[in-house]
Amino acid sequence: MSSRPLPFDAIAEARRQWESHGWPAPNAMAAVTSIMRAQQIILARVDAALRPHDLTFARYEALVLLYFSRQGALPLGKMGDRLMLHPTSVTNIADRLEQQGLIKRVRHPTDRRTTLAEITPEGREVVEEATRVAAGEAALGIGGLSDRELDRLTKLLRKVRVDAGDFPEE
Amino acid sequence: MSSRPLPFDAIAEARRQWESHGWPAPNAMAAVTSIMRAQQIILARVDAALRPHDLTFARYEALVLLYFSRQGALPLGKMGDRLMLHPTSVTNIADRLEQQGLIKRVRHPTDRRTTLAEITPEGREVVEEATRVAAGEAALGIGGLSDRELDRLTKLLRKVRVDAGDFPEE
DNA sequence: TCAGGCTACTCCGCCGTCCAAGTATCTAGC
DNA sequence: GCTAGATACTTGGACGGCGGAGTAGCCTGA
Repeated sequence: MSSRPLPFDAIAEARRQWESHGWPAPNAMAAVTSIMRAQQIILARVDAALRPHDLTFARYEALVLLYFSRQGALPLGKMGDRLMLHPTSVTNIADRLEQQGLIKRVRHPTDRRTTLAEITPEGREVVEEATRVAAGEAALGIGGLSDRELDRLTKLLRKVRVDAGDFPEE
Repeated sequence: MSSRPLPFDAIAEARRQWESHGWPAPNAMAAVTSIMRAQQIILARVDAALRPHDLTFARYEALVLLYFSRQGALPLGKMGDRLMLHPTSVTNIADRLEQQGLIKRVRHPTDRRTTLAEITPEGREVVEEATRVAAGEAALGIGGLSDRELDRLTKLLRKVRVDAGDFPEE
């Protein structure tokens, strides 16, 4: 990942500087930077755990979505909505997953504009195996937090998502 | 960003499915996914706010670091350590910032291996202006949280960073 | 003094993301 | 039924990030 750990908390230090310069919203700045860094850490860990299965987090997430879906298949557009991905990204991810034989593109029975992504039996196997390893061993990359803390974190971030208009409050 | 908001919380829904399949660590899974979404949301907002200044969050952060540094200059490697960036990314960011005239690459006085990035007067101006807009208006992209909540969030994520070995506990 | 290893940065290639534009298909209104 | 606009996906181009390999310069020890 990176070279050496720092002897101090770089974000706390930046917050101090920020405040002493009289810049606005130091708390928001620290929180934003923390989220960025946490995401980076977690993504790196999860991707590393998934690498033996030839998956990235994005592809794994897509695969899980299909795994959980009623028919094992979803329109690409719907996948994009669920995963909050740009249509282009969905196409890209579907390309790779199809290439790996983990999904199959299928014509929609009535609407010929839309293509369905359908998880293959091999795809199901891979999801189950990857989940055992990635989620089980690494606790999905989020080490030092208790269940209660994880919950608080999720709740706080839920507010951010609601505020961004991801989904309606309640 | 994306097409339409969902009528429900996709992460909560995924958590439910995850649990009902007996998969491990549903709380961790929900927290991880939440962090990913939140990062995506915030990055998009901040980048949008910075776009008029021709900056991305990564470049802005680098510029702020130099702004705050004692000499207004730092070795690229040190910047990577502080910002937790891959050396390649630092090179890339420095390239663009230099191209924009916001920093200048300078030879290190004694060690000819290392190059210093030095913020230019124009760079200082841009940072100040961008900060006023990005941090002031958008509260750096984190809308719906109070100062207390921001603080709790930062503290929780601090644990993640410590656990990842970013810096020593205390 | 000089050989070997370490450090600092850069180049190349891949991945995932976005934007803008293009094509095909559906649907609503006349 | 036909046209205009909406919808669904794909393509091409750009960017930021990472990993790995390469090069240049430093430094230690025999």
